Amino acid sequence: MVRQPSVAAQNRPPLTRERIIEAALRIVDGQGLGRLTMRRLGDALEVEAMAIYHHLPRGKEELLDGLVAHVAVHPAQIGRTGRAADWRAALRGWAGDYRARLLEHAGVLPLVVTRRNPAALASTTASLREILRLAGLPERAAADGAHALLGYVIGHAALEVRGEAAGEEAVDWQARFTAGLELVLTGLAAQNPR
Amino acid sequence: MVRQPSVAAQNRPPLTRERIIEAALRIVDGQGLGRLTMRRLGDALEVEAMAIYHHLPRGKEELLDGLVAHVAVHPAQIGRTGRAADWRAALRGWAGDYRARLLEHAGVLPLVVTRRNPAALASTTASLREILRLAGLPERAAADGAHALLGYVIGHAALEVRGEAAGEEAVDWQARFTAGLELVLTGLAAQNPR
DNA sequence: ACCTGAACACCGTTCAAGT
DNA sequence: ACCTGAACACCGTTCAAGT
Repeated sequence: MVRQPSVAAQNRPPLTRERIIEAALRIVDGQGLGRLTMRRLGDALEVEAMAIYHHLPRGKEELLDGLVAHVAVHPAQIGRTGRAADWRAALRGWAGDYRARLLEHAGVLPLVVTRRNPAALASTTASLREILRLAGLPERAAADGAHALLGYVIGHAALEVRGEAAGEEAVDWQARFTAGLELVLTGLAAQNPR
Repeated sequence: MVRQPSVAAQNRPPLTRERIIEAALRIVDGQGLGRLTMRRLGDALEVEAMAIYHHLPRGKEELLDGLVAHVAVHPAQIGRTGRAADWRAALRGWAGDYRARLLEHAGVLPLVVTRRNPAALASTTASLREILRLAGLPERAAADGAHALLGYVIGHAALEVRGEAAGEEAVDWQARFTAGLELVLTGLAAQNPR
């Protein structure tokens, strides 16, 4: 497959950090994380692999960090209703969206779980904590609860992707996810003084 | 570093599947998953990398499956007390052990989350379901609850490894883990007819 | 500034060969 | 049966060179 460098270079959009990360996500979603290589990514962008390093100086590490940020940064909408009393509805909405996002990009789940990109989940966690605080939970309980929620959603998504069902027949994962979420919400409500 | 093949071959223990996986786990725990290569693993076992394939015909895939099984297979002790009423204590004990195991071998967490080795978590999930069933929960609630527990523990362990704390000062992860677990247990108790 | 081409030090895996 | 050595088709990344 031969490309004419000078001519083709005019016809394609300029290489940007964003275009690179989107193309990488497309490869991961379609072929799996194991097939994401700098050379293949270059092919997808109609560019030599080495051109990528000009936009992501830290190379593949920075690329993977970008994928995690693109998928895992998704704060809960605090003021969607404006009423703190709707905290359960807000959390249900966020959890459903977050789960869908993780399942849609299941290939990056192992990266979300790894140490990379420590700041990626921070904004999400902070938004959950704030919702619980506004709902009336003490500071400490709100912080603990935010992690319980995020941990549950990520962990359950991981089990879903694996199709881990311990010899059960057909499993309604959506219903199972919701049932587990309600367990956590029930526990949180029991801590709520209001 | 030169070895005398015939002599050294006599002095070292025979290569077995188990010895290979234990050596691999040592590398992952000490240096990280990224540094686990067949060649380095061979070095650690004082053997050429290619010798490993004789014991693990599916190669590195089989090696990683073995690591997951070694870490993630840890069923809850159902009959530790013999009394179903102690279901909460049994689950607390299991969760604490499982968390410790995952944190001890944090390098394999991304593998646990990946699709590999679908049977690895089955026995663990089944034991949790059985405890909840014996505690008096309906079949469906027991199955959902087992996944909620496993999902929470795995997800929270992943957050702990990342040290994900959204700009908080010092975090007592052990206490936070326990607090989140109690949320789930409270939710489960609310479903219990007894 | 942005991209290329060649090169380097690694990978996992095969395969024929040794004992 | 168990292990080795050489070889193959890949990797990520560097670096000097082009435009």
